[in-house]
Amino acid sequence: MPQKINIKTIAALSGVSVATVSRIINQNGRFSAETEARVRKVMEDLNYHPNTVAKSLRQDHSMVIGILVPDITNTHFSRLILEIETCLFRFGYSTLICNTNEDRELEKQHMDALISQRVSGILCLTGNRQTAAGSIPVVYLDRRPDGYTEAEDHLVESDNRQGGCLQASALLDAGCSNIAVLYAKGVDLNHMMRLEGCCQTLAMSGINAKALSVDRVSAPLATAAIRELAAQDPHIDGLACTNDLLAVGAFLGLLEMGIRVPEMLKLTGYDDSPLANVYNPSITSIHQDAQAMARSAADMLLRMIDGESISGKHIMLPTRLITRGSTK
Amino acid sequence: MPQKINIKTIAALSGVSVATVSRIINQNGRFSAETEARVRKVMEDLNYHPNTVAKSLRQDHSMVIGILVPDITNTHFSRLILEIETCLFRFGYSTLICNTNEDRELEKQHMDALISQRVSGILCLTGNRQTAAGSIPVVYLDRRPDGYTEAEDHLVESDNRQGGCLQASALLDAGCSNIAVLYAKGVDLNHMMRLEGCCQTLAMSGINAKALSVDRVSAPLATAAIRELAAQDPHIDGLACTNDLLAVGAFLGLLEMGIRVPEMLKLTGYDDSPLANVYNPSITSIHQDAQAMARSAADMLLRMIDGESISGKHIMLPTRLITRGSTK
DNA sequence: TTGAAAGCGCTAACAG
DNA sequence: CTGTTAGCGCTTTCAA
Repeated sequence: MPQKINIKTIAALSGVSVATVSRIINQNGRFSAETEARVRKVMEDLNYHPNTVAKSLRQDHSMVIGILVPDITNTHFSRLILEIETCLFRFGYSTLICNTNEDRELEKQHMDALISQRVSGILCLTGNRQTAAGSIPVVYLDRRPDGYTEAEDHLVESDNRQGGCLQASALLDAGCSNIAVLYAKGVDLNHMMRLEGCCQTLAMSGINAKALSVDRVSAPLATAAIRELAAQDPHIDGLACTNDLLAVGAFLGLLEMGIRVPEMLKLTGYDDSPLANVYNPSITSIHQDAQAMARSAADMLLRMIDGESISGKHIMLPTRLITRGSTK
Repeated sequence: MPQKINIKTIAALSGVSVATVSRIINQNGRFSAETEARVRKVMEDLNYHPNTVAKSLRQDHSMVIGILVPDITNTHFSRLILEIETCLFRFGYSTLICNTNEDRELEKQHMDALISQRVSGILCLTGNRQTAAGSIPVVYLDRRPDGYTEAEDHLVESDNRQGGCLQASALLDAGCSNIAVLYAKGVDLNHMMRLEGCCQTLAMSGINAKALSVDRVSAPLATAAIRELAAQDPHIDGLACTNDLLAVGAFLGLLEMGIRVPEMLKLTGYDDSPLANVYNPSITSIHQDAQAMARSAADMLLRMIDGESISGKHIMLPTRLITRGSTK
């Protein structure tokens, strides 16, 4: 197209100075209504879009926030991100997405890029601390970073231990007494917390749960694990899984072995993912309030950006039991 | 923290001019190895991160691309986005994510924001054309924009019609002769193309398929639809669904009515989503090569940004049948 | 209520 | 091989 159209063009065509145009765009300073109308008309006619990169440079803040996330393909994360993005956009912020694929090196590269772009803040869902952030506000979300301290870090998470308790209670209430817990080992701390919460609650009822682990979050692995378990202990009547995908894998294994759910064994999952609602029977699961988590995190970050001092640096949100067919 | 650290600081501390520092950062121009080493050392020590917003302003291109997407929570989209983001990051581009929630007004706002940020290019997955883009390169992906023309628009899509054919063939090969197709109406064109392809192929075998529609992509709606269908036509022995979630809903309905899959009825889905692989029987589905789609689109966009003239503005990628238990 | 002008951090002529 | 310097488009004092 022909020529650059910028604030100077607008100013010239409206017969005012660039300062006035700037004031009108940002609605600060004073200007007469008629001036404003004239300038707006010109902007409209030329389809003018103020250059935010110049603005960012001048003001030294970019109205962009970066999100570091292991894998956007995971429903739990994408729910969080959807809500964050929606929430921030209302305040004029845009969202830069960075998939780290659980790879620290890649994560470092992304972090460097975010710093170079002078993002206003960073939301980190990876569970890895990245020192380099300098003075950019960081809120950790969903996963506790390594070396976390209450005093230094800003963290929003859901109460995984309590979620585990809920699973235990659900199984107990359904009359189970011979209970196993299937969890993913070495993936992220959240699974361990769920396991812990569940086992603790069971212990309080005098039940010594069998802990059963898989190395990755994978349905086939869960199926295999459950096969083995059933072979060596056929009296299991309750199974808590630290994740819906594991629950699904377990469910298929049980089906295959003729162990009927919920008649012979009660089953619970975790995450309340779409998966849980799509079986017959549907799977009782723990719902994390992704919306509340995302909003709290976005809100906290925004306040940090505004330079407020944050009193509650650590927010831990309760989970909810969604009772479905698998524990009826 | 104390003072701003910028290219001038680095220059001063290394005893060279800003121009030299700039040259070293961008690896153009010439400079001696020892100068480079000295400057790099200083940058390292100060943990310097070049300010890309200044660079963008100066060079008038931002190394950021924007993605407009209806809903990142949808697996099909998040797969696409993961791949796009990964691919673009290798070329130094960052990815701005914009969820439009199928809302044209919101989409317009996002588009305006993207223009203001002077993104280098836009990837649009919403199926809506947004005129305002000005001279920013746009590639449409996955959904054909309204008013699409081969001559003007850049589009990467998968061959939905061919995918529909594949579904039909799978059912025919499995010996079905009384076939219905369940599709979502008024959602996006892709569902209609799948329906069309499927029906055409069936027609060529002399089979007049029953088309069955739901108003939204929803498992419960699919369940309800299938109940009705089975009531009025109990001889159906094959069912193609234009989406895995619909297939899942249908499956549950069939189960409930005692219609066994695949013994009494063969079932196919579309998308090869995680859902398809998690039932017993697992569900035969159509796989769209999200990776290839994303790469083609990213590549095309990059070439447009580089000012190349694109010969193949329209890429249509074939789909693949994934045969599973539901058609055995 | 408005304008003039400095400067945000960087790149890219141009000059040496 | 290196330095000087004019802007990129905008905001924001300071003056009028």
